[in-house]
Amino acid sequence: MKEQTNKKNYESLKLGNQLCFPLYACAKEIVRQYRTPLAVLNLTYTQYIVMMVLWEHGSMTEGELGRIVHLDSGTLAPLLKRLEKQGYISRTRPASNERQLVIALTKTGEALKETALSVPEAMSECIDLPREDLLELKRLLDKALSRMDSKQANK
Amino acid sequence: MKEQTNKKNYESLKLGNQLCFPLYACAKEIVRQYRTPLAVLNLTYTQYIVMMVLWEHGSMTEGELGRIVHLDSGTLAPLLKRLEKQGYISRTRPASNERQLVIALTKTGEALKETALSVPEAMSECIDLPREDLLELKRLLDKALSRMDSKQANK
DNA sequence: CGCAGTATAATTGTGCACAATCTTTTATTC
DNA sequence: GAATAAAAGATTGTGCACAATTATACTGCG
Repeated sequence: MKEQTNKKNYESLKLGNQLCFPLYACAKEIVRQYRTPLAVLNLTYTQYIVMMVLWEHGSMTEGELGRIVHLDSGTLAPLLKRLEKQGYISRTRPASNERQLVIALTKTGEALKETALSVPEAMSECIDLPREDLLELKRLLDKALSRMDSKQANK
Repeated sequence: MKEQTNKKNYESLKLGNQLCFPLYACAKEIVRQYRTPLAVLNLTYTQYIVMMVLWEHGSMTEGELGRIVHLDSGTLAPLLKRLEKQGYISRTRPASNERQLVIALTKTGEALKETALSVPEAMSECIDLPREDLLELKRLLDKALSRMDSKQANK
């Protein structure tokens, strides 16, 4: 009675049954594929998404930026310093609140937006799935992400 | 005639229109959520997927392992050394081919499989989506990944 | 046999990711 | 208005990721 059946169910530990693994592997692979088109702009993928946020919304604090791109100060602080060094952004502490760090595009950074148009174009056929699958994939991922965000928010 | 219309279409550079971003953010978030259950086993997420492959398939070379988990020697070499230090795996060069590095589970590593059953259980309700969405998401990601693999293979 | 070429990992260098901690500034409360 | 608390970033430490290079072992061919 005490003895358990030896035939345990290890199915849940098989790689093929994981949802997370293809998610993780796909994300890595696509980020890797961004490298070539982004090399032209001298940006990494993470730097690119930061630039995209600034192109779309203009200047904001590091904290606001971090909330949008899901990165904390430990990642953003050095990354933003590198972008500043490249001349794409400025980092300034407003007199109104010297704790904050306001990130703004420089002229060069703003101008880079033009060149950046080549990136989504080059990447457009990167994921080799029919258009309807791509849309469905995006829908599900956005949904999952927004639920995680709201879970994050009320803790 | 030479002058182009100033109203450029920057839609493709908005974060909300990217497929890659939610993929990237979701993957990070889920890997982050693995931390707590994996802390019990003293494993990182990447170490965990390596262990899963070994639990399922037994020993293999570093190269074979890398092909399965999509990681190269630059990542695996130090990771495997850490797993060896923890006593979960052994790293040996077979006499038949001393270039290769055969990775095998130790008794401790094999036994860890039992404890590891708690991980998928703890994670099961991590992505807050209805079951059918999860299945669809997995299907699409597996599809995308396998196409990338085959593209990789014939180059 | 000798050596050219290939296979297999290890190493190096740069950057991301994040938990934990520390620092400085602002806000609150008595 | 001084003590305390909270906010906003910076720093530190560990580990992953990957391109590029290097080191060593094997393989095949003359």
